[in-house]
Amino acid sequence: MKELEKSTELKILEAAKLEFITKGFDGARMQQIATKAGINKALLHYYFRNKENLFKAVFGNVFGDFFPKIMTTFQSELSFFEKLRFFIDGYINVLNKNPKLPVFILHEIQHRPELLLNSLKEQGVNPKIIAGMVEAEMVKGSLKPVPVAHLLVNMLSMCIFPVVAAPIMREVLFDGNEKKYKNFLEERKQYVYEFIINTIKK
Amino acid sequence: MKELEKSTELKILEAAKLEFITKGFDGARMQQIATKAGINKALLHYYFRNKENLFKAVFGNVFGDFFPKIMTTFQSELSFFEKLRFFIDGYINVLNKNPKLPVFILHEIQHRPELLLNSLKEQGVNPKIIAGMVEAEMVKGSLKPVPVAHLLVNMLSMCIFPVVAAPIMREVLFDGNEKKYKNFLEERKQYVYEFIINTIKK
DNA sequence: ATTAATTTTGACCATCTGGTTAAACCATTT
DNA sequence: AAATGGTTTAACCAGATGGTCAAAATTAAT
Repeated sequence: MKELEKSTELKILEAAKLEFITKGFDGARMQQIATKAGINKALLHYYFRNKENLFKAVFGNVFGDFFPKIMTTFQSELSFFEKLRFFIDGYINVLNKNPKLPVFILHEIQHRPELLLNSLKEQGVNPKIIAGMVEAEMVKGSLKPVPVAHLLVNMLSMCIFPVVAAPIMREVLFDGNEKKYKNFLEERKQYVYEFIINTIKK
Repeated sequence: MKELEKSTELKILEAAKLEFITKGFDGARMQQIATKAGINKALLHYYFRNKENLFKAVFGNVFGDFFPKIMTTFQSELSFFEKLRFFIDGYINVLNKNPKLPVFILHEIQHRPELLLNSLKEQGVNPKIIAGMVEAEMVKGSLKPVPVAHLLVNMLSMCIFPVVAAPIMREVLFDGNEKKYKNFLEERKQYVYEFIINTIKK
């Protein structure tokens, strides 16, 4: 019975995730979520009191994917440059598998800033660990000293933006050819890495 | 009379722009637009048949601001590096003045791809001019040869993303301190420039 | 000044949407 | 087998929302 319970709740969450991410909070329809989940609409309200609650549940679930868990990679025993490579590679992969997620997050945060603070607390997002590590390398002398905040932002920008703006790029740069775009994303794993390296390699 | 006519239409468009950009298509309310414009709701439908029409008018108006007109700067007589500086500086300024615009554009495009193709036709967006120019400099030998598409995307990424993700950065990087964030954006004009230069300077 | 055309309004409508309720269903316990 | 407690459903509701319409107001033409 608890199996079934969980299964229903999960079905709802999955359906809701799909609906919310593709349509946004305002565009999402409770009926549609119910239908996708294969249940009655009233059952949604039985599990999650209202739309707001359901949304928050979904948002909380997916927020973590935006700021990468891959950060744990950074605590491994690899060399700094290997870590960098792993990070870029993995992050572009994750984003590419959930291409609509970033815009969803950014859009909802822009309209309801309160979502952010809660989600940040729940996730243990702390760029300071990484920042500290990079700075350490610089002090050690193995990297050129550059402003770390900008370095990190540049790295994230170059990974995230091409996914966020995918529809535009596909069209403007590659005449709507999906394969060319995907190929471009693959190439990026290498070039973003080189780009960063260029800036910090002594 | 034509003065007044235009004035009403403009009042509507301004109000609609504000409403659509802050709330998105689905979140925007016709009544709210009418109120903001200081007119009757029925008058909206008199000027623009329906919500869809009004939206398209607004979207068409603002789309151009996302891909910079500043590109014209690139056709000036400045040196390549000066052009680069001008572009980055100007673009970050524009985005900073309309911080909600990029997410609005990206969100709507993601949900209604057909918007994109129309808007692209209306605007004369052609990165190929710039790409060609950069390539020319490389052939000439004044720049290191790097993949131009990636270079341009990197440049745009580093300018746009920090604005798009402003709420998150302000919080995560600067503990919600607006001044620090603004200052960061100012610094970027310099650092993004240096980052790019690092990659292409021989 | 009268007519004609355009612009603006208040009242109204059909539909959609989130949410509720009371009853039915079902598994477990007694 | 009867009672219990959680789960699911069909039917329904109130409010919001995009959109319409006929009449009023304003401007332009004769």
